[in-house]
Amino acid sequence: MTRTPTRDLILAAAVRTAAEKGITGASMDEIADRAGVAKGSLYYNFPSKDAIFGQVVRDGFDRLDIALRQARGEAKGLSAMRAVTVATLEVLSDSPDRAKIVAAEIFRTDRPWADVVAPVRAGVVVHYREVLQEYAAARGESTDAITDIAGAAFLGAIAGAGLEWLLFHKERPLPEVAEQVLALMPR
Amino acid sequence: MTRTPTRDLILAAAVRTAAEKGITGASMDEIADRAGVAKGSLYYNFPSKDAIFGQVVRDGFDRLDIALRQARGEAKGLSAMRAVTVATLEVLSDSPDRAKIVAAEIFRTDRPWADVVAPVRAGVVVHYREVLQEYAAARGESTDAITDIAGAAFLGAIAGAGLEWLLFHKERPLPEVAEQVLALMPR
DNA sequence: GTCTATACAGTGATAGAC
DNA sequence: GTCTATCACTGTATAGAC
Repeated sequence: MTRTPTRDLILAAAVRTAAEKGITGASMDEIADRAGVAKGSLYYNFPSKDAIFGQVVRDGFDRLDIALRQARGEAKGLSAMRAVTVATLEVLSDSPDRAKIVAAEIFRTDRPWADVVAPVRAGVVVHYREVLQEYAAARGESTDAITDIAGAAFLGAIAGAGLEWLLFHKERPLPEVAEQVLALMPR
Repeated sequence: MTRTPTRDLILAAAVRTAAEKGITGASMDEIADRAGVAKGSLYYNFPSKDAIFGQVVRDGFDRLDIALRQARGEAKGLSAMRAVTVATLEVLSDSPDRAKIVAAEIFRTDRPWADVVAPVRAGVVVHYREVLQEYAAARGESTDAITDIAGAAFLGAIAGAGLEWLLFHKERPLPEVAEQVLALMPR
């Protein structure tokens, strides 16, 4: 029987609530209720609502970044494309609620935490771009034409497939979803 | 000098405001201000805030659906893949604000208008899936393996690239962005 | 058809007891 | 460290004058 720190209870409740109602729609009252603590405890553990969700979004990108680094370290070429796709889908399915929040927030530029999140987001896109470039190079093709936009397209393809999977076709196994994404890729 | 109906002024102001602050963050006060009308006029033209944004989101999918039907009518095979990609990017760049709203709302299942939007969303995904299937068939490959998840991946790829483009690399021409997406596709 | 004024519920945040 | 009680404020929506 491990005791979960209040801070983590709050973050988990915030994720669950915002997945349903969006960040602005998630009230501190409801987060406190779901966490099983009083609202005052929210403000003891975090300075503000923005601080809570800044942490949630940053955690999401951090988890993805760590998973991508590990996947890229273990494979190259086409295997790296597959490894990166699988790793991303695993992060999504580990926490679909968090994924929904990040997906909804990723293109908002006016958030208090936007300045902190933007570089992390850009760093994640670079992983996908570099994997695409390495694969193109391995096939003897030019890498010049592959920009961050292609990286964002790769990430978008995985996210689109992953969320469609988790929300509407949850019975499918993960490898099958990965194949649907990779079927789009050049070979 | 054409007179814009108040209803359209309100919808346009709602789109602009929600693109910055999200739907929940867009207040009726600010929408009225930006539309240049009184708050009471909002409630004369629409029964509620939800009704306004239900209309905004539905309009977004309708525009995309119309553009996709036209694009598919004019081209087949690889040309259809390109036509659909370009058409989607055109819809995005015609109204990036609306695109940001729809992108943020597309995976929310608790909205008042979710029941209306879900089938429209699914209908749009079918277009992408069918184009992928037709292209596979034209190359003599099996279409059985291509499901809605692949369709969602295609849409996700275009949306990811398109939003990266419009938000961070707006100087690039549209055809170049389309090529970045199509470079991911089998050939 | 659009305005002003207002009702009233819900919001993020704070203070102080335990 | 967590609680209860309460604050000032903003939100959606309504009523009625023009």
